[in-house]
Amino acid sequence: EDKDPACPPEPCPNTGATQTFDWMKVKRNPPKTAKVSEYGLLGQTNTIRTNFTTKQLTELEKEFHFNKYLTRARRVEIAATLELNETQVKIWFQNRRMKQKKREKEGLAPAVASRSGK
Amino acid sequence: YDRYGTVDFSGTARRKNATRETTSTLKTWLYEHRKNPYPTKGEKIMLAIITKMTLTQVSTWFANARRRLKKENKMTWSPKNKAGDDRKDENPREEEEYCTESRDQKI
DNA sequence: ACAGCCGATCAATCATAGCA
DNA sequence: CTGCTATGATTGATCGGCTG
Repeated sequence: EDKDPACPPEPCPNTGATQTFDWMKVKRNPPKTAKVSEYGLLGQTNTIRTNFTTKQLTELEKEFHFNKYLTRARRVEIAATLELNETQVKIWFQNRRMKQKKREKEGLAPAVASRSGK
Repeated sequence: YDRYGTVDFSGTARRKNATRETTSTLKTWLYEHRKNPYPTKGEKIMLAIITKMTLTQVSTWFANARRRLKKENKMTWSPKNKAGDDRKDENPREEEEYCTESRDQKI
């Protein structure tokens, strides 16, 4: 395993063959943030990434500071207040937790690369 | 900063493009694993050390690279130019009849 | 059975670097 | 200096796996 001694600064493999591997075919289901618009049909209200307003984000962030995990009740409450789906609130918290974890990990040991100091 | 609250504040993470050696290392790995360009965590760490990037940056690089490749569906990135030669991919190649796999539209 | 979480990834987008 | 494109980063949402 691992054979790449020289490792020239240029892969330059080009086989010309534009092969299509299966990983390239992987398509994801489009977001289905169905919310049934009050405006009735009009095409799928959303099929796209919802954009949270600054207000919503502020509230979510505030809540997150209070507790990292939500209870069903709290989630319902927040969703109603911010006019979001429970799922959206749930997902937001999950992503937020991951974000926080990543941040901690990173901002706490980035300069490990020996000293080369500068 | 705040995801586009346009709160740009002076000097916050000056995104710097990777150096040539760095991209070269990553591109080589990507090409050698083009069949399954998903480095494991361990491999990412290894690449991160070699390229002096953070694990997150390596992950991001691969995610972006993969998507780009998929989007163009043409592995012609390496040289991409420089000397003459280049583009040449006729054949829309759309065969691949819709295989059998298909989302059963559960009636 | 089953919903919620994690970890990884996707997909669309933002913002900037960098070159013609 | 200007316009445009290549590229790094962010983030709502999906996928598969695991767990209580």
